[in-house]
Amino acid sequence: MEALNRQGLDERKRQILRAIVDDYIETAEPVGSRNLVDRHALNLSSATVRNEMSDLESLGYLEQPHTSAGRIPSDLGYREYVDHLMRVDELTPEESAAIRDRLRDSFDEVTELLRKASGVLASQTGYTSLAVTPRVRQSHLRQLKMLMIEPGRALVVVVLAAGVVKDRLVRIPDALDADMLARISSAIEEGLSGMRLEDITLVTVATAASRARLPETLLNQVLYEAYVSIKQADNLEVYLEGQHRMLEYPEFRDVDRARTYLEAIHRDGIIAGYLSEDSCPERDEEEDEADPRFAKTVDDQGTTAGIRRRCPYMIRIGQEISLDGMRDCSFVTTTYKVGDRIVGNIGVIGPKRMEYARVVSNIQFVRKALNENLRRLMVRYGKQGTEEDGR
Amino acid sequence: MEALNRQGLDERKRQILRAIVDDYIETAEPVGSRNLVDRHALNLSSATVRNEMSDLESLGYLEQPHTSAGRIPSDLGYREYVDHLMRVDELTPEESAAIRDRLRDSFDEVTELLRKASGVLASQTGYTSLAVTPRVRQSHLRQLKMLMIEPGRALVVVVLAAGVVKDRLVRIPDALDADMLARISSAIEEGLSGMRLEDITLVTVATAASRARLPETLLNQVLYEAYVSIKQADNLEVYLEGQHRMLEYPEFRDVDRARTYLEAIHRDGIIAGYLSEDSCPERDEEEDEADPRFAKTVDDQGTTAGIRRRCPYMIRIGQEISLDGMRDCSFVTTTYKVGDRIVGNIGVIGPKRMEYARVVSNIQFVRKALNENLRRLMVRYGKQGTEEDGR
DNA sequence: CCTTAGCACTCGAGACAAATGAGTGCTAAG
DNA sequence: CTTAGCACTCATTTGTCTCGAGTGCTAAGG
Repeated sequence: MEALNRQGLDERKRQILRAIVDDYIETAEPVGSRNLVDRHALNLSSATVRNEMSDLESLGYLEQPHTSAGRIPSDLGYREYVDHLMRVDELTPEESAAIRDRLRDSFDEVTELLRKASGVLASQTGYTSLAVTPRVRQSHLRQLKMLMIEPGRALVVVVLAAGVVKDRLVRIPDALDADMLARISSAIEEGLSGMRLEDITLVTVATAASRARLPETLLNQVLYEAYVSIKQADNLEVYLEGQHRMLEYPEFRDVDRARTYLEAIHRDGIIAGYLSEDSCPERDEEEDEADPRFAKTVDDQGTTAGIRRRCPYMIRIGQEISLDGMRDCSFVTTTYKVGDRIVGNIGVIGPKRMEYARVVSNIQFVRKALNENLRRLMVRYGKQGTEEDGR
Repeated sequence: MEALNRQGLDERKRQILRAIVDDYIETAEPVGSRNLVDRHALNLSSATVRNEMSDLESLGYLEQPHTSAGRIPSDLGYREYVDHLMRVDELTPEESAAIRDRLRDSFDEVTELLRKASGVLASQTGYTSLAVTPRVRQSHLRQLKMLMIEPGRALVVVVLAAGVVKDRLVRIPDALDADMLARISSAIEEGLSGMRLEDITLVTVATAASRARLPETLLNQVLYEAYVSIKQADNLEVYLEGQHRMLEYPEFRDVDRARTYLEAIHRDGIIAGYLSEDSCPERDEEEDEADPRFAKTVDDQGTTAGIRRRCPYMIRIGQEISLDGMRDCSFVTTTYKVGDRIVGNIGVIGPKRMEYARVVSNIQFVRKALNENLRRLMVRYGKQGTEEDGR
């Protein structure tokens, strides 16, 4: 009983654990043995289930809020559940059609598409969703234009491989006219085009700019602003949707908890940083995308056989999230691709007791739809983007 | 007693009402007669105060949650308080310096400045704050540039009088090259430059574009996108800050109320629309700005004299806000100016029981600092902006 | 006539105890 | 190994009681 057999639980324990997590996700109440046998057609007595539950508890999968209450899943229990037990169904045709519809709309901007994707996820799942703009550090600079707005002010437009565009208003010396500005920007562009963003330094920009053959006094401020604009292209933005939905769930009946959660979510840039630091599965997309559908739903028997599927999403549960104030939450995240090496994250934040299966199926579908749309954007308008981007 | 004398309350009633609102703002507890005389040095017995309170109640300024509880201010009571009773102090030099500091930072963009202003307001007051991007409908188009990003995609940059810049990625026909695009955009710019945004229609754009002398098939999509971009320049954005702070106040201990509030705040565009539809004081800014300080704090005697000061801020209390879910809140809003006729709003949302005086002094100062900064932006870089903008 | 002391009354909040019931662990029999 | 049975635990609910802040009213006093 204390054996903690690493190779996993026997079938009955698995069944019971699944049933418990399912119930708890649904009711948010500690689940007791009697109720469990009633609700699920387990051919067992409550006493037997009690014994099994006791085992599961000493194995670390369950917890008891107090004696004489039912059990609730521990983080480990959820982990087992999402890794091996839950049943992920495909979306119904109606659901997927609805999502496709909402995403298909007008958009020519990655950000617009991301906003929508986030909105879809939030309304589909009923939890908080987020989308992080792509990380472009590894991407190549394709264009850098500077547009005179009025004397002393210019718009710097940074175009990256894969058609990502960022811009920024900057101050420039008053003495600079449109022509000089154009000379500078094309000098910089020529010098830097094709370089990775992360390899561009103030020095490289300065070197490039010097070809413009203009007095340093004029040049310096401009090239500095250009440099900053390039660097800022990699600033991450987060689109949050449906934050207030969390307040509907009983775990947030406590206002303090709700506040902690909201504060955590808004703590500047923390979430973006956290999500981007370990961006889950690297090289399975091809296969994932090739599949007509993500047909890797786990079925009852399948799981027993112990097949280890690589999953295109990542789930972090409770303690696994090392952010203050999010210890009662879970993240389900995945990546999307713009072009070849530019990736970003989308995800759902919910209570630990979230409906993982539904979230996973939705997020996988949104990921797919998003990638499709982004690819379409590329193929139509950015062909040289993907080529140029060193494979 | 039932006389409801329109001309206002006698001095003692005013004093008592002020004391009650002050106390209630501080404690969030219904205030009783005895406590009131204790806390404020009223030279009255509690019985007298009780009588006065009873009067104030029948006049509609106070409410009783239930018999045997103290009184709380009604919406009318708050109204009287903010209009005639509260004492607005100037900020301490330290506070104003701190605000100036936080706003002075780097910025060349209106939006950046607005974000910061909103952040300052939130952290200074402890409530939720918001900033709405300026309404530019009445503003004049100064430039319209189209920048080729890659075949089939372009960036449309719209520059308005007063140096407001908006841009947008659009699709264009693949066949269009950079040169043609430049011709189109300069044709449109020439044709529309100087027009008010609100006067620009698809027809005027088309007429302007036709001067480019390019085949219609190429032209049409581009001019349509140009048109949309121009129209979208007037889309309002809202920057919210400190939403979660509201959850600290006892009126939002109830999660449902908190949720309603959060939902209301995020309901798309509602707040922006609401704020912008009646943008308070129109023509007193000159004077306000001229004053060394907003020295119009209401002092005890002054108010009795019934001077009607025009106030550069607007307060909406409870029921006066016609937005679902905001009935327990108050808005304190004001306008800022970019150039001559471009205005936007900033404001604070708090519980009805908010510290109006502190909020007002902060918001006035932020407004002033914001206007200064924006003016500086204008004067330095956008001189022709204010000239061109028809006075 | 206004103010104030006094008093009876109201009513929510908090404390406490008892009842309820869902759930457990253990044991002994099948 | 399973299961019926039983004693036990403990959070939650319900009811009762008290406490106290607050009110309105009345009658006496300046």
